[in-house]
Amino acid sequence: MAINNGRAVTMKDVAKHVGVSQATVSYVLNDAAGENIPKETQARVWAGIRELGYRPHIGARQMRTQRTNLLGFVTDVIATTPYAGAIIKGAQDTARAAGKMLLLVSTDGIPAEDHAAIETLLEHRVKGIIYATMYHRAVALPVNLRETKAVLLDCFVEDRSIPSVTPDEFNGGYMATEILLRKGHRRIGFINNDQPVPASVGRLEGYRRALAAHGIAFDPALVCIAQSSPAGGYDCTYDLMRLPDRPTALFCFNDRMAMGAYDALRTLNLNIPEEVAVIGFDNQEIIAASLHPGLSTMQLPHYEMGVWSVKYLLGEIADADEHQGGSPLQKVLSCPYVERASV
Amino acid sequence: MAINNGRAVTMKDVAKHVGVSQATVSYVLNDAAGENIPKETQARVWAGIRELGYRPHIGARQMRTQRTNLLGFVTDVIATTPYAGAIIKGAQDTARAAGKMLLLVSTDGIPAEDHAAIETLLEHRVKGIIYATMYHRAVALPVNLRETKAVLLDCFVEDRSIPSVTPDEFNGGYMATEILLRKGHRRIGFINNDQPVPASVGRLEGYRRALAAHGIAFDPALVCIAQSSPAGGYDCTYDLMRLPDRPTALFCFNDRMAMGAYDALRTLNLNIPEEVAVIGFDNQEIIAASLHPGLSTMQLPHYEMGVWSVKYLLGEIADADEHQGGSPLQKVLSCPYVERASV
DNA sequence: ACGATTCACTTAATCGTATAAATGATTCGC
DNA sequence: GCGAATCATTTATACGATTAAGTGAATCGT
Repeated sequence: MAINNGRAVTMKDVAKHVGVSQATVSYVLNDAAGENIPKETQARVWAGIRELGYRPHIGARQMRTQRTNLLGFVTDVIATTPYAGAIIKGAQDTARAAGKMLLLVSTDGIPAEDHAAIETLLEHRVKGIIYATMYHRAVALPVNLRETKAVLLDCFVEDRSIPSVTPDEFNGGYMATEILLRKGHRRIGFINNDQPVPASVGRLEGYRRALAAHGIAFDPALVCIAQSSPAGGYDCTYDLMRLPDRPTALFCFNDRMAMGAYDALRTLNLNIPEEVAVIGFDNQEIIAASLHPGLSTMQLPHYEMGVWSVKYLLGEIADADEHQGGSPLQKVLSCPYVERASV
Repeated sequence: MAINNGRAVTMKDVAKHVGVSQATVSYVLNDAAGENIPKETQARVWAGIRELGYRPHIGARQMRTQRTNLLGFVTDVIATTPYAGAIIKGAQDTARAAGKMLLLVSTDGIPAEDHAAIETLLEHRVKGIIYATMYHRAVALPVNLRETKAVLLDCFVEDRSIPSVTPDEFNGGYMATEILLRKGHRRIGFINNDQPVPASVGRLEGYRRALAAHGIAFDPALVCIAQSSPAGGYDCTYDLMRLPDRPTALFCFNDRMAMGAYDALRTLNLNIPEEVAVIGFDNQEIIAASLHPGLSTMQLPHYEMGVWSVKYLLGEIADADEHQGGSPLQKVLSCPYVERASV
């Protein structure tokens, strides 16, 4: 900031320089509704502001007005996944559009760190806190999170006592399966994650319901579960393809498993999508767009969850719409289909 | 925060509750060196603090002390790359260890947004600003960045008038080549990016010098340049492998190109690493660890750059060490080798 | 022409904290 | 036993802004 012999320029400096009171400067700066400052005085003040290089002191303003433009963002998400970026971007863009700033803390998911991080944010008197996790799951709530407006992102508490925003796993699974069904596939393999997380449970349920809706019996032999990695996808694909009546399409829990599926199919000399269609989940650009042929996949609404969570904290979400009796809003965002060339 | 009929609890509330003056509470809280408050009074005050659920108001403190614990982090990096995470994590961890907080803004690299973002940070009286880009390059400096302590991360200004921290591209290229040379390879292909960025220029130079150091003549035919993508890597590999005296090892500009190289080598039925060794650059986990065999690669020091930049802003870097006459410190961090199975 | 408005400001209080200076009560030195 | 030093604490101010309330001069209505 512009410096006046060592100190930052304040309103008082501007006032003295222009020859008005400090209050007048404030009124001009805030375009004082109610007060009427003649254009000429306004111009003089603005000139002074420019000449001295005055810049408002947001901290002082916040102290006086007792409101803050800070939002806290706590996450265990940052390091490990490429998803973090989209979430933060969504939150950041939305915050900035509303003149708010994001105060970021990452905690590696250690409860003591969570608590300390939230404590720090509370000491900063943030307007609200977004608590984000790196994959969709239930969390144990840091107790002090209740002391301010909070929203859980990509996670939830079992008792639903705090609002949350998460991906619609069920619908994602349903849609993915439906897309394959619409292409005429009747035997669709589902390569699922072996962890009992909302994503695997929800997507499986979506898969079953979609089959049912098309009058196809659920065949447990077509569901393979493995570690959520390229290796797991490889193994499952290999197994499924050796079935007497092998599937003509694969729905993979995520793009990493789909990556393994690609490997296996190539080894087995099966063409994608002619002989076997593949659909993934997550839309991890770096994988999905790099594979040959491009992987069609369901996209997780990371950016949208970031947007939604900030809007919620800023009170821009009309609670009434979706509020289901009593407990706070548990918003679910759908996973759009990203078409490439694999189905 | 704990609320006292609508307002947050202040020191004054605690003071009244305990029956001392507000100053005493402050002295106890700050463990007043110099002032001697008897243990018993201290205990009473602490009890009051706990009972009322008092929490310091950092904004007020900062206003009084004229110092802030906020660091600004401006970046165009967030959305598009998975690197952002590591950088932010490094910065965040270091900041938190020093009791500082990160104020995050992303700008999509639009100059007007950059300027506005920095302006906002200055209004928050941040201690300093980190300006990060998503890939190593020269930037046009937002003018207002000069008004506070600033450090450029993964970028620099041509005139070197602002301190910066960037990866050591030259050394990375040198080391990668050296590793292949040490394994006995004499004909090493270099698949380079077609953009004239510091990474491609620096790594090529490292490649040449390493060859020279081992007495091997530089053969332009072994350098293929293409778009930095799996497709580019595929094409280059295909071409290089049809050379009369084909290379026995490939140094790829990055892991995405290496991904394409894997594809091409598989198509050509050439085994990695037996028939052709491959070394990448960037250590993009999601690619490098997923390929078969695992891709050996040079890691970009994203986390370390995040750490370094915060330490620098906090004045924890001994300038003298590396300062080369006159211009601000331009720190270069080396790219360690991550060994997997491809060389 | 004179009280009431309106205009164009200024004065002063306040937000929550840190800290220098002041203060009244003990204790100390001799 | 008396001034000085120490102890334990309080009083008061400042940080940089917002904003309610006050003020003197000009303008208005009748």
